[in-house]
Amino acid sequence: MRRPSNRVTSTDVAREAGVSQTTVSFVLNDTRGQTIPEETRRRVLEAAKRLDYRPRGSARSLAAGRSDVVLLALPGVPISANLSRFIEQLAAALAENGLSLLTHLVEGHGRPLPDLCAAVDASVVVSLIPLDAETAAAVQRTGAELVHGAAGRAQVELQAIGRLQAGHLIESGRERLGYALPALHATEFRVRERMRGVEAECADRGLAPPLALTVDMDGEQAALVVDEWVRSSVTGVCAYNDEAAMAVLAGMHRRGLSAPDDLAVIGVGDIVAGQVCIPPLTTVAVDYENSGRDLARVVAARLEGETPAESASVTRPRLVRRASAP
Amino acid sequence: MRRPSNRVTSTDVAREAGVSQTTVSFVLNDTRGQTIPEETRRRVLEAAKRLDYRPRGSARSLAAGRSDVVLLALPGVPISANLSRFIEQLAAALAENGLSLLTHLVEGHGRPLPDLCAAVDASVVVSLIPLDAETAAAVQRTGAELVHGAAGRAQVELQAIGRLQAGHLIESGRERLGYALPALHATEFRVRERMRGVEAECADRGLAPPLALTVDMDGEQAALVVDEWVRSSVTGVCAYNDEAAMAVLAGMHRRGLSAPDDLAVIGVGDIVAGQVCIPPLTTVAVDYENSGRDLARVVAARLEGETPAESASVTRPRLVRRASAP
DNA sequence: TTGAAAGCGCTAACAT
DNA sequence: ATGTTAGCGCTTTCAA
Repeated sequence: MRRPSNRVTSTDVAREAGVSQTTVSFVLNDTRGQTIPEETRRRVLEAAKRLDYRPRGSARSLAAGRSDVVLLALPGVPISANLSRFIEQLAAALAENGLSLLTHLVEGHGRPLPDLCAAVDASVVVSLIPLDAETAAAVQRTGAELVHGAAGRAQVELQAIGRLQAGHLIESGRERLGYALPALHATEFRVRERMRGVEAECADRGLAPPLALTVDMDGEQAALVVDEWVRSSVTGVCAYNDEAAMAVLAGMHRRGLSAPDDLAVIGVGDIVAGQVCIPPLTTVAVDYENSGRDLARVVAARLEGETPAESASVTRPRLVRRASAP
Repeated sequence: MRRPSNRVTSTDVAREAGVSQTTVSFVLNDTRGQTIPEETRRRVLEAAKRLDYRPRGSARSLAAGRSDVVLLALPGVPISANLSRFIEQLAAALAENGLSLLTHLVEGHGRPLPDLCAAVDASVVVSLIPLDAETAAAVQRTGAELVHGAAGRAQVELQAIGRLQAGHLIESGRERLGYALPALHATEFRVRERMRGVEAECADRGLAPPLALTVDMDGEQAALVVDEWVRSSVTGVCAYNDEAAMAVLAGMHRRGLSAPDDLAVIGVGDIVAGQVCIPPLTTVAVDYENSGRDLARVVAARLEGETPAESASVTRPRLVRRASAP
C-alpha cells in the first residue's frame, strides 16, 4: 500500500487511554444510545487532548456516509464587509453544530462545484448564487443537500432594492428619474433586476420609466451622461451601486451642478467611501443581520431530514439617508 | 453499518465498462507506469461519463493518504476585487494540477483551521494570514503542507507601500507630511507597518516623521484633523487606505481647501470609488498579477516534496497617479 | 459497559 | 494488460 502515516489515529488514543478504539469513537462522538461512565469518558478525552488527536474527515465520512463539511458557494465578486459578517455568523453557528464551513469563492474558476462537493464529500451545499438545473442536479447526485441562501426570493429582493431607491426619490418630489447602469457587468442578472424594481415603482406611481444610461468610472464621461439627464429633465438618479452613484456625482461636479439640488442621487451598497464623498451619498444598504444564524438553522434542519419552511430571506434592504438625496 | 448509498461508485463504472474496478482506477488516475490500451481507456471513460461518476474524495484520500484539497486561509476582512482575481488565478492553476481550492474565509469564526484541515484532509494549506506557531504546528501535524502566501516578506512589503507613498509626495516637493490613521483597527499590524514605511522614507530623506492623526469616516471630524495638519505646515498626507484618504479630501472640502494645492493626498488600495472622487485619488495599488499562478507552482512543488526557493512574493505595490497628488 | 469485526470506496502492491 | 487483494481510519452492528 503505502507508508503508514505518523499521524495520530483514534487507535493511538485508544491505546493511550487503555480502552478499545470503539470506545474512543463512542466517547468522541457522544454516540447516543451509548452510556459511558464518567471515568472512562474522562480518560479518553484526556488521552485525545494529550495527543492532540483530530479525527480524519475522510475516514469518518467514508465510514459514516456523511461528512460534517458544509460548502458555501459564493459569486466571484469582491466580498463586502457586510457579506463577510454574514459568513462569520454562518460559520460560527454551524461550528456549534459540529459542522465545518468551507467556501468556494470563485464561480467559474477552478474545479466545478459538483467536483468540489465530491472531493470533500460535502453534506450540504449552501449556494448564494443561482445554480443552473444541471449543476444543481449534479450536486445532489453527489449526495449533498442543496440549500439556496437567497433562492426564489432573490428576484423579489433585488427588485425591492430598486423600489426602495425609486420610492425615496419620488417621495421627495422627483418625477422624472434616471438610472445609472454600470459599465461592467451591465447585463448581469442583478443589474437587470434592480433596474426592474425601479421601473416597477415608477409604473406603480404612474410615472414614466427611468432613463437608463451607462456610466463609466470616469468623471468626464459621467459628465456627458449627466448632460443627457439634465436635457431630459431628469431630477433624480438611481444608480446600480455606490460606485456608479459616485461617478454621477463626479460628473455633476464637472458641470458645476450639485446634489441634491440639481439632481438627487442614490446608490446601493453603503460602501465606506460613500460616507465621505461630496456630498455624502444616500444609499440602500443590504443587511444580513441574523440571517447567518437563520441559514445555519436551515442547514441543520436539512441534515435532520426535515424540510423547514424554506429559508428566511437572507437580505433586507434599508435606506441610508445622507445629503445626496435627503 | 449503514444504508448503502445509491451514489455511483467506481465499481459501478467497472461493471458498466466490463472491466475490473482496478482498471477504472488506473484509467481515471492516469496511473503512471500503467499502460492501458486506447480501447479500454475509452470504454472506461465513456462509462464514467454516462454514469456521471465522480470519485469520492474521502475514499480516495483515505486510501492514498493524501487528498487533492488545498485550503486557502484568508483574513476575515472584506475581499477586494484585486484579491478576488488572485484567488481566481490560484484556483484555476491548481485545478490544472487536479487540485481543489477551498477557502477558509473567517479567521476566528467557525472551527479552528487545524480542525478544518483534518476535516477535509487537506494536503496543503496556503495561508495569507500570519499563523501563530502553535496553529502552524497543529496544521502540519494533520499532515498538511504549509505554504505562506506572503510570509516573511509581508513586513517588507507593507513598508514598501508606505515608502512609495512618502517618496512620491516628497519628490513632488512636500517636506512636511501627515499620516491619516484609520479610526478602526488603528493598532493592527498592517497599519503599523505601512506607517513605518512612511517614517522610514522620511528618515532616509532627512525629513521629520509624519504627523499621524486619526481620521473618522466623517467630514466634520476630518475637517478638524485637516485644520491641525494645516496648522503644522503639513503639505502632503499619506493615508492608510483610500477610504481614509477620501475622508481627508472631504475634510478639506469643508474648509474650502483642495488637493493637491493645499494638501496633496495619497491613499492605498486603488478602490473603484477613488477614480471618481473629487479630485480623483492618487493611490498605491497592490497588484497580485501572476502571483496566483506563482503560488500554485509553489504548492505543486511542495506536493512533489521539493522545497522551492520560497514563494515569490504575492504583492507588489504600484503608484497610481491621479489628481490628488500628481 | 465494552470490544471484535465488518465494511465505507478507493489506491497500490502484487499476482496473473 | 488486467485482476486480486490488502488495507487507509473510522462508524456501527452485534456479541460478550
